[in-house]
Amino acid sequence: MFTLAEENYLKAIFHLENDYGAGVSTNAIADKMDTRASSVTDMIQKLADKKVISYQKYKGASLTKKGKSIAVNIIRKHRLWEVFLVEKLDFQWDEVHEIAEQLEHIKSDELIQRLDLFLEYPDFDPHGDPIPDRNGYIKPTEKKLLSKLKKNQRGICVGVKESSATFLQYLDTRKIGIGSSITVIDKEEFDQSMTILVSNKQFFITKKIAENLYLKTI
Amino acid sequence: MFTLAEENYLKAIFHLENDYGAGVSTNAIADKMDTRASSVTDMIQKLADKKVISYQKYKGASLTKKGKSIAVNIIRKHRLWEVFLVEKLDFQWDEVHEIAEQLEHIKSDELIQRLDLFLEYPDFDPHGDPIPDRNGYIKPTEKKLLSKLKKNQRGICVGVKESSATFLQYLDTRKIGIGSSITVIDKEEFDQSMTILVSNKQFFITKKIAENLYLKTI
DNA sequence: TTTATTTTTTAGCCTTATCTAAATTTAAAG
DNA sequence: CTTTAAATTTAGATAAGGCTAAAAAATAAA
Repeated sequence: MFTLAEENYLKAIFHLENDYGAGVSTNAIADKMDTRASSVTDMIQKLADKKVISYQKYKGASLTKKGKSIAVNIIRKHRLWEVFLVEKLDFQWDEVHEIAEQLEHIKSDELIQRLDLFLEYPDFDPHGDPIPDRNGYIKPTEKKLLSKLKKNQRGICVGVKESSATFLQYLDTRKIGIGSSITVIDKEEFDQSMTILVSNKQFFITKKIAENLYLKTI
Repeated sequence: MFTLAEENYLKAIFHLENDYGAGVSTNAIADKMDTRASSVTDMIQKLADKKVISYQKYKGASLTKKGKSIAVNIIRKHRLWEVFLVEKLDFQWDEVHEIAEQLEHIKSDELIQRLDLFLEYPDFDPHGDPIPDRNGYIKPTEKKLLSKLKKNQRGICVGVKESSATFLQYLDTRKIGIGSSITVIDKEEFDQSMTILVSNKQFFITKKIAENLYLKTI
């Protein structure tokens, strides 16, 4: 059995490996978890002892098969609870992350199986992230960052990369959400800012925004 | 903010005060929490510092107003989650306690308010225990232990005192549940055992069973 | 290829929540 | 009213998870 802290480390390492490739640095973990490098060193040694990561001093950490399976299960729980909060309890998509961070650590396989059934086996969470199935399988989805699109290209928003409340609220005020059709009207070479069209309105967005919106191009 | 351990102590003290009157002993707490008296002494000193219990050395502990309010809120959460598990996720009444023990510590007032609404403001949990309202008010219910009834008296089962899986499964096999009509056919002076009638079947039950079933007499 | 800088690890300390063993206080019994 | 027993508290340890400061290793720069 794994502690809360251990579970959170595994989750962080999983996300970091996903985003930046295998072998994550001590500092990257410390950064993500808002803790100190020395604390990370301690914990990854413990996790290596438990065979959930492979780790050599000074060489960074990688999840083992077992570690990845634990991490994916936590992510599955997190995303299922988010669906529950939005679909059943009528929370907004920017309000659910913190609560799901707590709920994801509840230990009961039966609970999650029944919750999954109750929610009718959803494929995506409210932010467009795929929900791993019971075996940890994550259906691959072809999605592209808005920032990769060129002038005049078009797509449907299928997810957000960052899901902080501030970013999601920014999107809300512009009526951008999962399912929105987005067209790149213009793109500035200099700073990668864009003018986009969303439901007949034009918006100016910075590079940072474009790098946090996932589209499915049409 | 209170830690998991602190919350569990407050809950235990609340239940003990409820069952045996104000001022609970160190040993009683240790017993209930399956820990050592010395650990209890440490913790109740911490809780006293935080003004959630009043405590004098060697004299036992009592919840303050603040401590009681925290305890009742945890119990409210526990019972609401139990209703959710049984009503929405189709768990059996003997399967929900352990999961609710975890869920009761999730911190979000908004969550509980919305859960309460989603469940349509239930008054009782699956074991017949009353659910405190948002202000901590517990509706007083007139219920009586089956063991207090005399020969030929009758009542409707409205709750169970103990809610361990083994006891609940014992009741299940005899088709005794919330709502069951129970009549005392005979009562043995010597050992307080009883013969009872439940849906046209007679059962022999020990004192211990009778002391864990709450009835509303008619 | 040395030197400087950054990254990572080690060493030592703190807090929370436990424990055992010993000491102390209260309650019970003779 | 002592003595014994039971209950409670104190003292000292331990394990988890975190921190700071210093040491060591790896990387980058000169």
